Amino acid sequence: MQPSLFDGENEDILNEQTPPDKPFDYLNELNKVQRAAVEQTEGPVMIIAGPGSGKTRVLTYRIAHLINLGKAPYNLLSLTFTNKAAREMKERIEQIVGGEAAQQLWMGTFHSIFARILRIEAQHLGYPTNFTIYDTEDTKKLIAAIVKERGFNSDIYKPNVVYSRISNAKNKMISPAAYQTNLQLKARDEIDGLNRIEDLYALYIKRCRRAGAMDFDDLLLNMYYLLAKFPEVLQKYQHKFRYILIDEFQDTNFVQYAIVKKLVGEGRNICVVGDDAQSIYAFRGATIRNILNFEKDYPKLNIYKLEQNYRSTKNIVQVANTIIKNNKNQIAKQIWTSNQEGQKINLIKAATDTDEGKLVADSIYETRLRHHFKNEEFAILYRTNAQSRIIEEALRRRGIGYKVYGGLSFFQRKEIKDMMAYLRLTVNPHDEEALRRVINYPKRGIGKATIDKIAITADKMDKPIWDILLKINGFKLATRTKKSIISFVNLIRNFKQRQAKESAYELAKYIGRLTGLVQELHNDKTVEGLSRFENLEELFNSIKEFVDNKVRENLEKPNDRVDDSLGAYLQEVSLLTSMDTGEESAEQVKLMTVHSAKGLEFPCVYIIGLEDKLFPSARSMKSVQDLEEERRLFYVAVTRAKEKLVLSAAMSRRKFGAIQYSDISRFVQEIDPNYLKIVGGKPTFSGYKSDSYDAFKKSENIRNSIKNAKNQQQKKPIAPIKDFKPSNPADIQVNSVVVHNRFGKGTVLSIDGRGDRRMAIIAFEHAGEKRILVRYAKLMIVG
DNA sequence: CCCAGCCTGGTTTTT
DNA sequence: CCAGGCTGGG
Repeated sequence: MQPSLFDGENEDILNEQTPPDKPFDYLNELNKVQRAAVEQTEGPVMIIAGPGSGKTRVLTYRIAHLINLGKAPYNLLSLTFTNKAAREMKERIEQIVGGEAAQQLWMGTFHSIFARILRIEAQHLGYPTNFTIYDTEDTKKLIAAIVKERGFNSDIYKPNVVYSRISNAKNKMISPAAYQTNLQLKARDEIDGLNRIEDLYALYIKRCRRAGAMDFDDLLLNMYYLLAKFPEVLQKYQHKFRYILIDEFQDTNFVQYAIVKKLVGEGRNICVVGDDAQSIYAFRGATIRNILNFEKDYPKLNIYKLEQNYRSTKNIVQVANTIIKNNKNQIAKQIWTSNQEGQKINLIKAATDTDEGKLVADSIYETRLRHHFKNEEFAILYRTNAQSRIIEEALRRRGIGYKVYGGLSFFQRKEIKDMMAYLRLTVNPHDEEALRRVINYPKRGIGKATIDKIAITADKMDKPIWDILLKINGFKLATRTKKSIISFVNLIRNFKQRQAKESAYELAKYIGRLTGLVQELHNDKTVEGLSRFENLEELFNSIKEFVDNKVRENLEKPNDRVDDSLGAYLQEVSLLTSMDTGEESAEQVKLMTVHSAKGLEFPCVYIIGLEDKLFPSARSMKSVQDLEEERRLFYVAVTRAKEKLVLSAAMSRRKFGAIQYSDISRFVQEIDPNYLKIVGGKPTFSGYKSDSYDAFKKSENIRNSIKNAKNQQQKKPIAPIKDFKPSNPADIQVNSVVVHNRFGKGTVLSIDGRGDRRMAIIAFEHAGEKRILVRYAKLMIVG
């Protein structure tokens, strides 16, 4: 697959034998259509690329081709949707054209490339160069704060709802003023009793500006404004980006396409690659209309259709085709392959979710032995992140190594966000979400009442909170509080002064020490505290790595000024997702959502939780459009598989503590049974009880009795211990842990939950009798 | 102002 | 079931 000329131990010898001026003959690696798409470098090009059709190859070779034709790499702009896709493409291009040229390419996600440009051009828009990027959490907190300050009903104006309406408006480039006159939106808000969204929208924008902050949508919207309102800037970037490439074009939304149209300009050298059948991001504003409009906007469009699939077996390709053909709204096409027929699609129907986990783990174990696969050749895909836990347990029990991608990202952890807030504040003291987060953490006697008072003043004077803090002496507050505020302000100022002379790493270490954050976590000897401390160290390591990289780049390219400031670090890091952190794993089964599996491929794919209401999700089952998007999602999942595909469903599943019974997914039922082979479990649920189902029932009974007893006699030891066994062997490990609370010292039999507080089932003696107790507890490591 | 404990409301998918 | 918000005692 890959150009493996320089593979293996004989690298040096090969290098000597291969003259450096004889490039890798990439054109011969392509089929006819692919090659035509690569060679058509001028004018508008659209490539409709089915799954596994060599899309990435075409994109990378096209870039390599442009460079070989003498185009300067820094004149090429290549936009993707994930950092991972960008990184991988860069690596592959590097192999063909060399590192130096690859480094100069403008290649990245829409958000990161635009953030980079906006950082350079910030002053045009009245933003500071070091603007903050608000993540979703910051955004929602800000909205909640505004709703509260303005005395809106927080039961109606929920942050989630308000945010999604604002975000939708932004993605369609509807300003607050336009929002007010948009009858359709107004009508919808009216029905939901949210008729003042437009006010919140305007306020929200104002507050972001005041804080020198942009949210994810602003990175796109402001990029558009920059190009639309400043002709000289537009010209600069039109001139710079002579050739533009866009991957996953079906995922672009209205603003993104508007920006691209501006950038393309008269040169018209634009190439988009996409597949309407793989459009799975409508919920964040993506529209396949962009694909349809593209033809209208660029009449002399060259269209290439890549329909041959090189990835999967015939069976998998056929099943994929039969699934997607149920969608009415699509551009007709059929993918085909000359690959081998392969084995049938396996279908696991399990009784419960725990059974499902067990059967999947068993199947992986067996497949691995029988067909000599390695762990990393397996992927388990699911609809929601929450599904990973049960599977994890099953894999652990089977002794199969795994890695979970996605979910809560490193940078979303509390301790990391706290530290980051100090860093953000140092770079941009107007960043109010950061300020609110740490002004009283670690505790320094600036309570909620004080902050609220200052926030109201700030709002009245229409000034950033920071500016109020600077002049705190003029305000009516307790002397002690004022003192605390002044020392806080001085702390941040001190950091800011050091910014010029210290590297991001040195400064971050210094900040961690001086704020007492490191000490605070170091003092916390609980299990969670320890891992928080380790996470913080990992953050420092990542900053060090960033700085070291930049220093190296600086040495390589002494003429370019490489930005290794804290601000640059923050910008880079705030656009990372959970998919981007952590090492690539060997020997580990990969667990991720279907969404994050897009663009990837694996020899063996397990798609789990194929039940109505889960996949398709209950929310999507109401409208045809949503259901079709879910079906595309299933299509994407199925086409990740190269050799083996296993579908699985559980007839009953624990959800919010209760059991939910489901039918097997309508999507699975759409598959011709001739392609399916039912394995493991029993096809029907009635009358069938599995081991794990029994265990589950038993533990549920125990839990119920505990709950009842707890209600009757709160805070008293209850339920005799003699019959109780932890249902999960993994929990036994926590026996090395004791709990301290007001009842004394006990042994933890089982713990549940994550984060700060955990539910613990504790055994201890009371009045000479063994008892168990269910409590939230802090866990301490003994010895 | 702080903290522990209780209560309630929200759970698709992601840059 | 869980995290964050709220409350009431210190």
